[in-house]
Amino acid sequence: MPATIVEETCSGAEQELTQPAGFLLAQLGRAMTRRYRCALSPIGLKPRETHALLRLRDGGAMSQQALGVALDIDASNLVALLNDLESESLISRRRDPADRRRHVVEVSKRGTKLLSEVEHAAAEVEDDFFDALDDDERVALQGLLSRVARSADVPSPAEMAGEDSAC
Amino acid sequence: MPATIVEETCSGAEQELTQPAGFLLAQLGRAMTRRYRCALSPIGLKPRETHALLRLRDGGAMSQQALGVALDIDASNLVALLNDLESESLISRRRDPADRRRHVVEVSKRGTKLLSEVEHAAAEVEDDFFDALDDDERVALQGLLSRVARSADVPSPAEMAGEDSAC
DNA sequence: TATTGTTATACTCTATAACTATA
DNA sequence: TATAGTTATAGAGTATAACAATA
Repeated sequence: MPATIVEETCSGAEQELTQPAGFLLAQLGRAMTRRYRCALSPIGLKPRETHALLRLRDGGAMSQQALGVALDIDASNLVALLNDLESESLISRRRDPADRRRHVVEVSKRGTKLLSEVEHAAAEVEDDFFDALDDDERVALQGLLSRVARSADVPSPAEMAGEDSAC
Repeated sequence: MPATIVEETCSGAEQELTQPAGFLLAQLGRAMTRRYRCALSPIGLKPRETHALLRLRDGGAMSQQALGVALDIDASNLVALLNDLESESLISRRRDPADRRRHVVEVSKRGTKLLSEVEHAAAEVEDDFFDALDDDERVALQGLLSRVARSADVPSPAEMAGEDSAC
C-alpha cells in the first residue's frame, strides 16, 4: 500500500508551512465569524449585529456613517442591519437636530441588557479560539491588530470612490 | 449648539476603544480580503483561488479534502473553485490510483508561473496593510496567528456534523 | 453641489442536503 | 457502512448605482 500518498493527504499534524500573514488573517477572520454565528444564533443575534451593539455601547451614540466606518460596513448594508436591531428595540434612531440628514444611533436599555448575555457567550468563543495563546500573548495580538486597524484605516468600499486606481 | 454630538460623531481621530480581539480579527480579515480582491482582479484571480494555488505549491499535491481543510473551505464549495482553476489550466486533478475516490490536486506549470506575478501583487497589498508594524512585529503577528490557526484547527463546517452542540 | 440615509439589485460567499463512485 | 467528490440550492454577506431629504 503506497504510504507516500497516505502520508501526504493525511499529514495534518505538524506542517510548519508558513503562509502569507494576509491570507492567514482572512482565513482566521472567517473561522472566527463562523464560531460567533454558531454561539450567537440561539440568542438571535448575528456577529455583525453584536459587534454593532458593542461598538455603540462602548463608543456612545453616533451617526450611521460613523458606525459604518467603525464596523467597516457599507452604509447601504448598515441600513438593513440597523432596521433589524431597531425592530427588536435593541437600538434607537433619532434625527440629529443639528444636522437633520443624520440619524443618531444609540443602544437601548433592552439592547444593553442583552449585551451582557451576549458578551458572555462571545467571550467564551474567543477564549476557546485563542486557546493556544496565554494572556500576555493575547494582549500582544490584540495590540498588534488594533494598530493595524487604526493605521490601515480601512478605506471601506464607499470611501474609495473617485480614486484613479481600479476598484 | 450641542457640541457634544458633534464631537461624538466626528471624533474619528484617536479613540482608544478596545474591541474584542475576535471581532477585530473578523473585521480585519474582511478588509484584507477586499484588498486582495482589488489587487488580484486585474490578474483574473480571486483571493481564495490565489490562496489555494499558494497552498498547493508550498504544500505539494494533495487531495481535495486535505486542501479544503487547509483553506478552511467547505468541500462542496471547493469543487467550483477548482473547476475554475482547472479550466484555466492553473491546476490539474487526477485520480489517486491507491484510492480512486480521491482526486490529487496539483499546481500546473502555468499556475506556478502565474503565482510569481500574483505573489508580487499580494505582497504589496500585505506590505501596505501591515504598514503600521515593523518587521519584528510582523513576524510576531504571523507567529501568533499561525499558532491560533494550528490550535483552533478550524473545525470547518463539515467536520462538526454529529456533535451534540448546535450548529 | 455635496452629504446622509435609503432602496433596489446583482454578485459573491457560505452552508446544507442529496447523490455517485469507490472503499 | 463510510468516505471523496459532486451537484443543487438556499441563505448570508458584499458592492454598486440611483434616489430623497437636507446642508
